[in-house]
Amino acid sequence: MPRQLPPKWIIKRLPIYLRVLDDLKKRDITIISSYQLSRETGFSAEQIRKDLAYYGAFGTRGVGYRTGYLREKLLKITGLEKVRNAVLIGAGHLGIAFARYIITKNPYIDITGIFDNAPGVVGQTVVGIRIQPIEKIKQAIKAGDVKVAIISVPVDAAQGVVDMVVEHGIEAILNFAPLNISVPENVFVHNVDLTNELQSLVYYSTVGNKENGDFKK
Amino acid sequence: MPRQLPPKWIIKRLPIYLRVLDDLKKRDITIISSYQLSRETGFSAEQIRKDLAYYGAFGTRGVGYRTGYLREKLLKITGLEKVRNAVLIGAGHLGIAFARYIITKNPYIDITGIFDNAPGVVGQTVVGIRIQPIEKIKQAIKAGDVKVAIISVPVDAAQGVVDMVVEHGIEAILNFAPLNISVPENVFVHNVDLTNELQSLVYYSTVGNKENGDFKK
DNA sequence: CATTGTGAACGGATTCACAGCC
DNA sequence: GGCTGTGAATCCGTTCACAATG
Repeated sequence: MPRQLPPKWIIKRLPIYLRVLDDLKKRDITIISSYQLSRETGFSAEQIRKDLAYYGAFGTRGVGYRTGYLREKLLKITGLEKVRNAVLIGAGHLGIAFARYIITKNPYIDITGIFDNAPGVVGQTVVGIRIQPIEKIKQAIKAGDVKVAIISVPVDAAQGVVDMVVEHGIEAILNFAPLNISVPENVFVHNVDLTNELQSLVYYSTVGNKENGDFKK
Repeated sequence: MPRQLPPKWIIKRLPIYLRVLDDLKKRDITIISSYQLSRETGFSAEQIRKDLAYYGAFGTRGVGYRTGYLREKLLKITGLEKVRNAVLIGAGHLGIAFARYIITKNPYIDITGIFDNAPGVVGQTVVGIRIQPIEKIKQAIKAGDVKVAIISVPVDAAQGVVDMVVEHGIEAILNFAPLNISVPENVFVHNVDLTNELQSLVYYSTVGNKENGDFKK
């Protein structure tokens, strides 16, 4: 169990372990060593052991980790034993594609509401979810006990939308709008800036960095 | 000028400085201090100064940074003075949305080819670009002097596609497929794992981390 | 005198090396 | 013997504090 402060970097890796374990489950593999996990994830074996050991001694010395047991532990740690609800605000191309992606590929998170204000968009249906006007968001958050919001509105609208959802009880935000949004202390924001990801790449391709520069390594 | 090894973390921030400078240019602001940049970006002023100073002394003590000059320097450092070409492989919903996003929002990168193998998809047009069969990719890379590829194909196809584009001279890859792809030493891979981003968020919302946990801070 | 540029201190994540255990 | 768990050592990015300077 986490003692005081949760170490940020581990948390970025936990869902990756979880995905590998889901895959191993399908392949009926019941035992895995940190070295094999290393190959699957690209993280070092030592790091994987440190990560897991932080939350408890889940492995067996000389043997490895039982995949089923480890998976259950990770589900509990990440808070994904129960499917979690999320709402998405901004049903542009990017927002809709993301919603579709999550709904079809992610068994742990359910997008229970999609919201937008554009008249042509409201009322349309994406993978079975009807796009609603933004005014409806308050009741959707309450009804679904939603703590997570995905923001994919244009830059100018982002801060306003964030203020609104925070007021209605959202605790964590995935933000696709390329700006530094401000939130209260207790709200967690993670920015995904797709333009930047691509521009950083150009640096590596032109400067021709000859080390292996993968951020994961 | 970079001496030996390029420090990874700076490079993730450079494009953000660039965007702010683009914005300042539109607003006809010609001088900016590290403290103002701090407000715009969310990074600390010291960190911004360190980042910029790594590449040279671009500012004026007691005054600040001339936005036009700094922007030019950053364009040169990031390799974005000239528009760079990129190809996208995998024209599913996510790939198409990303292509559209980059083409409409990003003045520095041009997506010059979109490739897929699905019969129903090939031949369609996205924002003026016709989707071509994957076999055509070799000549597209040569013709456009393309160094950057975006991979948005299903997991099972990803490694094969990566091997192919690397063989044709691609040096940097933005990978949306959720797996640890392997590449030669001199190729840079950056993984964008949208499922993980969302799952990490759930951890913060359920555990209720009360610190400010934004990765940017 | 406001602001940059930077060496030094700090902190936290990763790696090393090995003890502990099946 | 092989693999986990972990304290110690290391590495690296960030913050601090202040000297340099237009």
